[in-house]
Amino acid sequence: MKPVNLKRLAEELNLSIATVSRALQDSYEVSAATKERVRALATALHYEPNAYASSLRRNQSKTIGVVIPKVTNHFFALAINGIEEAARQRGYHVLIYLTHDDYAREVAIIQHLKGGRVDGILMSVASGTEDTAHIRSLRDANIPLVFFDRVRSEIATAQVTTNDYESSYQATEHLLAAGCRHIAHLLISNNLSIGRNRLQGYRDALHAHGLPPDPDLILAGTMNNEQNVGRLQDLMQHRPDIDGIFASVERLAVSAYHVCRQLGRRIPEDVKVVGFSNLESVSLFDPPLTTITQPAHDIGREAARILLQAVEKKRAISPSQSVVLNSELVQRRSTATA
Amino acid sequence: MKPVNLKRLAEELNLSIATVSRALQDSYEVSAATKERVRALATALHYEPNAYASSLRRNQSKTIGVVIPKVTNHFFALAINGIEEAARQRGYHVLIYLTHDDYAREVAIIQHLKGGRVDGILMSVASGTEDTAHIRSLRDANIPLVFFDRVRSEIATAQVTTNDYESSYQATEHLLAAGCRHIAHLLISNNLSIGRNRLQGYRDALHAHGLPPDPDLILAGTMNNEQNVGRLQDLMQHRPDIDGIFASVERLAVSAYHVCRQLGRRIPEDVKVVGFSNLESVSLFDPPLTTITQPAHDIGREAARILLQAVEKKRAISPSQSVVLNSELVQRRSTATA
DNA sequence: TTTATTTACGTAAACGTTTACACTCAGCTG
DNA sequence: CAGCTGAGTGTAAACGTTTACGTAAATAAA
Repeated sequence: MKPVNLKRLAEELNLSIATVSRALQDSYEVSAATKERVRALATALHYEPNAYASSLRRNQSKTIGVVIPKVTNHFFALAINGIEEAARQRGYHVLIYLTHDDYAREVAIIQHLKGGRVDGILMSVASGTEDTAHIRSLRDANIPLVFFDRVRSEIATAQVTTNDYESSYQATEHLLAAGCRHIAHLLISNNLSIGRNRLQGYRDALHAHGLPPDPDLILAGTMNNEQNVGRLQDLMQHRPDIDGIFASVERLAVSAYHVCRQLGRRIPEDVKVVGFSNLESVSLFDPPLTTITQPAHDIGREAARILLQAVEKKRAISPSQSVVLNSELVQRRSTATA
Repeated sequence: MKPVNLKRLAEELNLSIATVSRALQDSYEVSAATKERVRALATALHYEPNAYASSLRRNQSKTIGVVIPKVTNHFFALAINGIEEAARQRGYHVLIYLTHDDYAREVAIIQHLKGGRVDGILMSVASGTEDTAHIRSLRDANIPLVFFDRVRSEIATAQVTTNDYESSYQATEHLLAAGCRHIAHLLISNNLSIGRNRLQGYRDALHAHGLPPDPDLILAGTMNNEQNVGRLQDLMQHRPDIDGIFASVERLAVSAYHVCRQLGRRIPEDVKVVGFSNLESVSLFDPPLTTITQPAHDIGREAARILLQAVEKKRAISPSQSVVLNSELVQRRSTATA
């Protein structure tokens, strides 16, 4: 079967390729009658333009790349939803790349994307990333970038984040108000700004209420989940005075539940727990988990919106376009007072 | 700044574009010395080949498309993980498209993909899809396709599924053994083969144990979750004799929990619940949910493996390459006997 | 009428690769 | 020494679009 491309259409209609191309783009240079003829045949033959030829010629791919640590984190799944929604509305495609929080993978992915495969990149940085030269190099390649959630502020571009500091402050105060005095903080990673912001909110809230900081109560998570559980177990056993846990990321909140169960610590009677999470089913937990819930869908949509605007207007992205959205503290039984 | 492409490299090295291209592909026609010179400059200038030019010329994009209903379903998130893993290993890229279970969107996406943007497609059919002409048309466009999980057997291609019938039969028997006699079945959709298979496993298990089928106990879910909850509420109120619920999809299991709570029906004392689910945190539910857990990651990896093999060997995919993986029934307290 | 403008279309170059084919020059063979 | 071989490189066409430019005919302005 002969391929159906512009040449084929042109031959069958006795027109030039140029006219057919213009007709399909609804160019004013083509008469209405010709446009009609072309469109009729195009749909009849199920013509679909070759995306690669078009991309090559126009030097734009109508595709954005999304680089995230993992897709099994519900936050990122929701964010992708928002991204895909915004992208589809403008006729853009979405390429997904997973770093698995691994620095080397992130570098390889970014390098690859510099081949012009995408018009822009949305990125949430891997927790294993320390050096950011690979990200900076995107600027030379002229590929616009917008960070979301896990950002690196030393890169001058827009970022879409949540009010991590404030919500951590608020969550910590919530634990304090519930009577907690020895609150452990489970940190996602030292490399990530969201981790640092959340830690700072926790610290400042303690300080504001006259509680001294206790470095032993701060546990930095790793990529290895079993290791996290083990360390948390050690901590809880050595420090029976712990009466509150603030997990700065969903996975660690779940680990906290498991550890409390194993050690026979009752939630919320013995220990109150609050954690960042986007899982809808936390309300079914035993007991329902008090969460800080980020507007994940909106974050994705907003980040995509900023990126696509820049891509289409061919305008550079400045840090001033950054957006901060508010998370919500949802109180459930895991922090209830007797 | 001048673009760094083959032409640029060729000029700086006083070679022809052809030689540079061949050198970078490690062609035997190029002397070792030249290869070395070319490679050195390429890395020095951070040369990255233009993916679109290459795709256009070779007529292959090193990209596969993944078309799924949603990414917020944990099953699909895990499957994407498996797909991305298999794809990356072979140097392929992954485009994600979400149908949101909407037929029209699915048609538009498939039509778009026929433009040659992808070398192959992995697909889980939308529950809203009845007619499959758009899927069949992929064959004419010569784009290989592999189904996973939500398949349409009338399309002659490979499919990766789980033993839905057997695990449903087993889950139903598990409820029967726990003493249930009036088991409701929450169905995902009448359009999907997985729904039908799961329903059939439920029916046959009942029949094998001498229980008559009761159509009133079969509730077909819709895309509207609130509606599902409402209907389930009605059902549970009209039929206080219901002592078991078998949810054929995660979302409906969660809804069942909510409804039982609202109506004050205790799990597992009054009603026992089992559901398909890939959520790891079901063990934290109140009570922990007995699940049929699908090997989602393996499903994705296997489907991608079959597809990529066909793409690389330029070989058609036959239904005989289909794979059936086994799900696992994980017993937890939601089906415990007193 | 001549000249300018507009309308509708065609010609051909370009995007960056890949690759069939041609070519040159050593080093051989007979 | 003519003819051949093969290693290494170059020339140019091709992939399917888009688009700057050219052009012919029709219309409007002079």
